Order: sequence, then C-alpha cells, then structure tokens
Amino acid sequence: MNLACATCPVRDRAACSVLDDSERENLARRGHHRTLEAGEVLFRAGEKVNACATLTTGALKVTSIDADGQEHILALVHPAGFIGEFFQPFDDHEIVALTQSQVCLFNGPDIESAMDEYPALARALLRRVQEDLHASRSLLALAGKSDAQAQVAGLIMGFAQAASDSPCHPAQKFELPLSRADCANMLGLTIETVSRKITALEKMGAIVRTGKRGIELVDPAQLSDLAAG
Amino acid sequence: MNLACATCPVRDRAACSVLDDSERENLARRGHHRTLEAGEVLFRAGEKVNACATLTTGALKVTSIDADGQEHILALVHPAGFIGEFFQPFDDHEIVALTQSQVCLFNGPDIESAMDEYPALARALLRRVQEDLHASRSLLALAGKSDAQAQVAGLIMGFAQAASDSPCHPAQKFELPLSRADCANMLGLTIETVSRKITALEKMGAIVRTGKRGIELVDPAQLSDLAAG
DNA sequence: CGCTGTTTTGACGCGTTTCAAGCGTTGTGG
DNA sequence: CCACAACGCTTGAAACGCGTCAAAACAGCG
Repeated sequence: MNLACATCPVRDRAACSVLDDSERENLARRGHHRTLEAGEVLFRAGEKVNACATLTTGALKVTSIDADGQEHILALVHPAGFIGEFFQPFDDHEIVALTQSQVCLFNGPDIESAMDEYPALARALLRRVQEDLHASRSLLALAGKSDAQAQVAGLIMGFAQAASDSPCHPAQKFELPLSRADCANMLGLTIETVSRKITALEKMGAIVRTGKRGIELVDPAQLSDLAAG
Repeated sequence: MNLACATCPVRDRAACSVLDDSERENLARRGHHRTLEAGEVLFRAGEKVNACATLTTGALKVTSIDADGQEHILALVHPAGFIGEFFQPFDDHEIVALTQSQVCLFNGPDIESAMDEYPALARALLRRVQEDLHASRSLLALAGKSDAQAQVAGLIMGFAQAASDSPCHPAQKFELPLSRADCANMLGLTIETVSRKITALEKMGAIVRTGKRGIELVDPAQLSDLAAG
C-alpha cells in the first residue's frame, strides 16, 4: 500500500516531519504501509532484516529472547516511534505488536540514501535514538530497584505519563497497555508479585482499579513516594 | 589544552574518524582535552550542561541518582565512546571516571554546527548512539534476570568480551573494571550477593580469581550456561 | 605499625518465587 | 442457549533465595 503522508496521524511528530512536502513525498515513494494484528511479529529474532519502520498507530514491544528461551521486554514503542538498527541488523531483538498497529516500512538502504540526501533526516533520527536510549536507561533504573513495590509504582507512574497529553503531568485515568505477564516481564518480577503489589497500592489508597486494566490515580504524590522508596 | 589528533589513541575508532584530516583539524580547534582522576565527575546530575565528549583513554560510568538518593549505574563508557545528549541536556545522569581518564570535550553548539557542516559526522554519531542503545538493552536483559547467579555469570562474560581484542572471543584473563559495589549496583544486587556468587563460580570450577579483581576463565562454556539459566 | 577501605564469610529474617486453587470473562461448539 | 474450555487475573500457603546485620580477613598507605 502506498503511503498517504497527508493524512498520517504522526506527520508532524515522526522523524520524517523534518522534511518538507516534496522531500517527504520523495521518501514516501520508497516505503509502504503495513498493518499488524495484536501479537503479530514485525521483525523476528534471528532474521537478518535490514529494514526500519515508523509506528503510526498502535503500540509495539521490543523483546529479547535469552539463551534459555526466556523472553524479556526491553522497550515499548509508541506512535511516531522509530524501529531500526542500521549498522548491525536485528539479531537478537524481536518486535511484536501489542495491539493492532500500523507502521511505515522502509528498506535499510533506502533510508540510508535518504539520510545522505537529507542531512536533517539523519539528525532527526539521531534525536529519536537518543530519546530511545534515555527511555532504555530509565527502564534500567526502574528494573534495578530491589523493592518490588517501588518498581510497580514506578511503572504505573511511567504509564500515566505516557498516557497523558501533556509531557509533565500524568494522566489521572488510563488503561494499562500491558498484561500482567508483560508488566512482570519488564521489571523482572513474576505475574503474582505484580498483581499483589497493585492490590497493595489500591488498599493503601494510591490508586483505584476500574475493570481489568483501568487505573485511576487517587494519590499521585503517594505513588511517587513509593516509587522512590 | 589543544587537541592533538595525530597522536590520539582512538583516532581511527572514534566518531570523528569519519572526517578527513583537514575537517578533523577544523573540528579540533573547537574542542579541548581534559584529564579526569579516578572518581572525578565529568558531568554532574542537575547541571544543565550542553556539552559532549569522546573518551580517549580510561573508563567512565554513567549513573542516575534516584529520588531516594540511591545511585544506579546505567552504562560504562570505553575508549572511543561518546557522551552527550544534544536535544535534552543531562538532567538526571552523572558521568564519573572509574580510572584516570582523558576526554575530548566539545560544546554542544559546536558539535551541532559541525554536524551541519559534515553530514558524515551526524551518521557516525547515529551509529554510536545506536550501539549505546544496544548495550543499554543488553544490560537491561541482564539486570532483569531473577537468578543472581545468572546475572553475575553474565556480567563476567560481558567484561571478558569487552577486555578482549577480538570482538567474538572473550579474554581468558583480565581484571574486573569495577569494584564489588559497582558490580552489585549494575545488577541491582548487594555487594555480599555478588561476592558470594563469584566465590560460587570459583568453587564450581568456572573461573579462578587472581588477586582482588583478576579473573581467569577456566570453563567459559559452563559460565555461558550459568548465564543463560 | 596502625589506619582505612574493600572483600569475604557467617547467621538470621524477610520478601519474592513457586506451586496451587479459585474467580470472572470470552469464545466455541454441541 | 447453555455447557465447557481457554485465558487472564487474583489470592493463599509454603519454600527458597537474597537482603540485612555483624564480624573477620586482607591489602594499601600514611
């Protein structure tokens, strides 16, 4: 399917937003859309894919498959996020759709030539990757905590920030984008511990659960305190 | 101190190696050397530094200071490594020298203008940051394991790889670059647990300790198995 | 030699994992 | 239409592993 940048929901946030209309159209001719169902794999571990993508709608997860077959979530990708490693192909990472998602796919060489043609694109990608690096390190700091209560509180705060429109204030009411299994996976805990810690947070009045995945922040300050502790 | 690229030990590995001699000299005029003693801080958390650096000799660590004052190691920087976030300044990261080190310092705006002038530099930095991202995610996968024995084994394997000249084979004999406290910090464990697990590795015949920091790999295969499992 | 900082080792308690059961929802087929 | 399986989430009880506290061995250095 051809790209329709004019109606793209992330047209002014994605990396390609630094291009003007004609440049963007030139790039668009080399890429194409793809729709992923929930659970579908975009890039599989072990494949030597040399391709990259921008997420336009939905959500993805980046996972690594350990030598013992255990899966571990390394990052989440939100709309306007970029996926792709140019210089060493995806060898041990797997990209999986969390919900139905749409991506803008490009071949590696096409993006590389586009970077040569439009230096602003290289800088935009540099910015994106640095943001990813920052997010990865934040998650590392979270997963490294020895207190499970703090980890779960921090994860919920992170999701609240991501769900919010404004960058500084967390959303008061939102849906967890991950199952308990995926939450546990991100933090290196078990499903049961995550479940217990969430109920504990509810019992101490920091949050209220609505439905299976719904979270309402009742006392964000208390949640932050617990995340620090 | 002025830069002396001609004698730089990382002149053909660092990001600036993509420049030719005249371009490099032009860039060198805008930067300067700095020597750091072990434990000295390059960029402090909370400072809004807009600067970046390439490490020429020594080793650095990147740490975050949590809300509760706990320090957490996010990454190690080896020679030819690059430190710097262009678009959002170092707000919560701290860069500390592990040993006596030398860096090549630049102001943020100088590097940004150099990227405009030399598009190849932007691509080289993109490559570096993607490598950092990969390293960060590898560490995340390691820290996320629930088995302390596997974490310590994996960490030692990682150090063995880094200490080796060849990229694929680990060094048989090397010195741990970190104290027990720093090792524990990277993995989210305690000093005592790390110490115990290392002695356990020695007792089961995977490694031999020589001195305080020295490690000799006796059975790398067993070590890999333990790291997986 | 006596100091300080790092590492090792021991004993104990707590927190997380493990194993197991129960519940609500969803989807499928008789 | 209902029974039944499948799935995700919660909750409980017991076992193990790591953290905590404490002390001792060791090396570096004034």
